[in-house]
Amino acid sequence: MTQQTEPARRKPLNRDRVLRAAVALADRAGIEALSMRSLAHELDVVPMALYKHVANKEQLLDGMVDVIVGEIDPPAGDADWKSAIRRRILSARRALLRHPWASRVIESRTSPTPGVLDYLNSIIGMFRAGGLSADLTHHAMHALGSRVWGFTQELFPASPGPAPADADPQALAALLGEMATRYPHIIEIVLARPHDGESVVGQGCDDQFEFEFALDLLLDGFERLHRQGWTSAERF
Amino acid sequence: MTQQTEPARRKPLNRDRVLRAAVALADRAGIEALSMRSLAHELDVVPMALYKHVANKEQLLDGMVDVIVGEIDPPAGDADWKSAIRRRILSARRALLRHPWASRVIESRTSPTPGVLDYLNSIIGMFRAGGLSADLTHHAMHALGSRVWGFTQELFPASPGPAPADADPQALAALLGEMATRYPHIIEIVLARPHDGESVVGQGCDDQFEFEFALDLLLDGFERLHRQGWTSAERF
DNA sequence: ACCTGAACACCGTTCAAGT
DNA sequence: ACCTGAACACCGTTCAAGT
Repeated sequence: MTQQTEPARRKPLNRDRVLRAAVALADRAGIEALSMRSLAHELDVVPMALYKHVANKEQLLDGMVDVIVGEIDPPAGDADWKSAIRRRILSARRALLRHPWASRVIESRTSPTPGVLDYLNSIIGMFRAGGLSADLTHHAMHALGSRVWGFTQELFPASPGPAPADADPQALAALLGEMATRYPHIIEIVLARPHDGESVVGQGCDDQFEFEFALDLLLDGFERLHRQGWTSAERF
Repeated sequence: MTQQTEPARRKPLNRDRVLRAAVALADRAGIEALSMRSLAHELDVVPMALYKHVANKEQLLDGMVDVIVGEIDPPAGDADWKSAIRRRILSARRALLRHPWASRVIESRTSPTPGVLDYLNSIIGMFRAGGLSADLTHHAMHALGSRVWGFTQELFPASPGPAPADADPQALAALLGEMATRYPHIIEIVLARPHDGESVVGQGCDDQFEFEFALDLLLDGFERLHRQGWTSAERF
């Protein structure tokens, strides 16, 4: 406890400060700008100093995931399991959206951290508390996949066109015309957005709507199977 | 046509040969072993020679994705849209499973290649031919997400334990005991596999079953909404 | 005993020198 | 005009030398 004999050059580094700085750096400069060297520079230490607190870069990324998972709200006291799980997953989604790099880092992890296991254990417990069998819950978790984290792989990351920032409206219209002849079905459904039908190009989809659409479709499906007393012994 | 004046030191390099060699190298040595340098070494050329055929490494990876997408079977002549789409997606899954690195590379692409657009256009066309509205098809494609490629992000990549290759059975049992007290719900559903209930640790799940479970749940959901005349103007 | 600068073994890509 | 070796600006991590 009386350890202030050390000359206080810098704030003493610890694992938590390293992880928080890494999250902040990734938030600000992007995950591709996060390197052991750039993080060390950020913390005003020599790169090797980081290796006192994380074994290697993989463990640094693991720790960053746990920081984000810690931001997910605990379960609220909903009456039914479906809305409780729905609410929790949407909370995870908000946490993920605050850190645009997080979904890609979660995808890249090869073994789960304690924080990840705690979250998954808790979600599974919510299904079981709702009365779903361990069997059905097992398959439900697989079906949700990365959706338990509040994200899914987007097919069209930003825009369907090859040159999204191209400012020339005439070239853009020509491009759309080419696309329409070669990929008529894609163009049709991209434009099939009744709510904001004014713009020529669909300027991206309502990601939140799409996420909830698929989530509700799955949750409703689980509920239906549960009511039917489904087991994996028989295919439905 | 009379161009054999060139002394034939090596087979002439072209884009197709570069892409095929890259796919073969990734299949054999893993995607992390694929670098512009290692690929050049494989083809007995100097690294810079590759830049004649691909602009950079990103474009190389794009080309590799197109090679794999080209392996997906064309649509079979199924009577109903649901089984036609199901069959096609399961064909995509087989192509992906032949190249374990492919799903991660597809995830990492930032803009779609022509081959990718052709495939997506074709799947969308199958929904439309089945009578689904452009609106519902739009949301269906989002809900499928990366599942149109035949893969989904697995929550437990290999095994739930931190030391999968640990041979000591006593230590493994102790680890399982620790896990069971800390993550009781996870352990319960991991063990809830009626078909191969003999093994103590569930030795991984039946990925094919899980994939088809979720795929069918989604396709059945789309069919139900279609029959109800659902539109995104109203929430279901 | 502890800390850390230099070094190692890589990357993708640029560029100028050589033929 | 074409090809390519060396170089540049990075990585994550090791390791031995210095205090």
